Amino acid sequence: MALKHTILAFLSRQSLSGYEVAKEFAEGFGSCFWKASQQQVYAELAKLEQQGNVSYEAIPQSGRLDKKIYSITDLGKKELTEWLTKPSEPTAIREDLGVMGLAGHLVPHQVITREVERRRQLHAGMVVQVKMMDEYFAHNLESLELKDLYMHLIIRRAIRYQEDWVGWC
Amino acid sequence: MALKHTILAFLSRQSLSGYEVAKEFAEGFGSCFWKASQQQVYAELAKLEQQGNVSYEAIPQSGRLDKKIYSITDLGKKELTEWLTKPSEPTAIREDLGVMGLAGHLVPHQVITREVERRRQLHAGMVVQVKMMDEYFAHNLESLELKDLYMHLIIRRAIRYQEDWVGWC
DNA sequence: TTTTTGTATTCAAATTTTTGAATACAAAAA
DNA sequence: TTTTTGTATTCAAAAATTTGAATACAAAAA
Repeated sequence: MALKHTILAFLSRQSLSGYEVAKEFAEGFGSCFWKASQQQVYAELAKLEQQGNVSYEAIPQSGRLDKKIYSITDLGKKELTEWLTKPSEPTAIREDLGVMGLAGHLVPHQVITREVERRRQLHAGMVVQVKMMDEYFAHNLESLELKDLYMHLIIRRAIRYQEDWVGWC
Repeated sequence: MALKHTILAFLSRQSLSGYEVAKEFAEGFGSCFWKASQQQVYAELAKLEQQGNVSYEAIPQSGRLDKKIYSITDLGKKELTEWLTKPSEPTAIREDLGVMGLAGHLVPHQVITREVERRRQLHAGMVVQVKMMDEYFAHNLESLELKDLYMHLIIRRAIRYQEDWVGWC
């Protein structure tokens, strides 16, 4: 499972609080290639901390619980790079719409075409959204530092993915 | 979760034993849009039977446990069609290779390019495989019955998906 | 003839993910 | 000024998925 490694990968780019990591998953890049709930993030960060893969600096907040800024440790980097050198397996697609097609013959075809049209619009919206994420990178291609060049390449993957949905729909 | 509905969808096309359903997931169409282990399949079939969504005919096997041929019931069809009319949500992509890109800056770029090349070959192979699944449907487009036309359309989705991977790689 | 592969089902445990919630304060909007 | 939204963390339970295994026979391959 890559939740652990996704979080480590985020932290390899910059130090973040649990809340910020969760936000990455909800809105930022995370939403393109991995998904996790806030609770999962906090639990995983606690585990990573116990394992010594990350460390945190507690920042006192007036009254409430401390805010914790997590950073990746050398051990964490080692764990991450070891994972990076292992071959990846294509993830199984789990897509309701595909399954619906399999049973499409049971309902009037309008049910399916309406749903496909709805999905087309949805993915078209996502294309716009992901392209916005890419805007900075695409406009500064020449001057990007390495980690942002990689970011650009994977955001392009996400763009293609959404565009391909639109195309098929 | 659509495991339940994926199994019902398989059975809406034809009656199958648990073993055959599991095989669908492992090799057949199932592998394109959903994934489940044998244990999951048997457990889910038992649950569906309890709920009255499927029924089975036990076929005695010499010596060993009965083989059970499952069929979808009217209740199961109703459950399935109700699900079909509900809007689907795009599934979150969970893709290791995307995550790897995020941390690519930590390793020599050859590590990443080698992996991407490996994946390209892998997906190219999958394109061939899925196209083979589509062969019958694509060659008999004019004379397909409705359920096979739907099958063709979703297999085409799977082909595009794999081709898009190749393209990006 | 022995071994491997394929058919066929079931049990159990561990891990992961989802769902629902509680707490607490600051800042912005109504 | 009250309500909503955003920041920030934690707990608990339910559901789903993965992992590892046992059982049993037929057919094909070595």
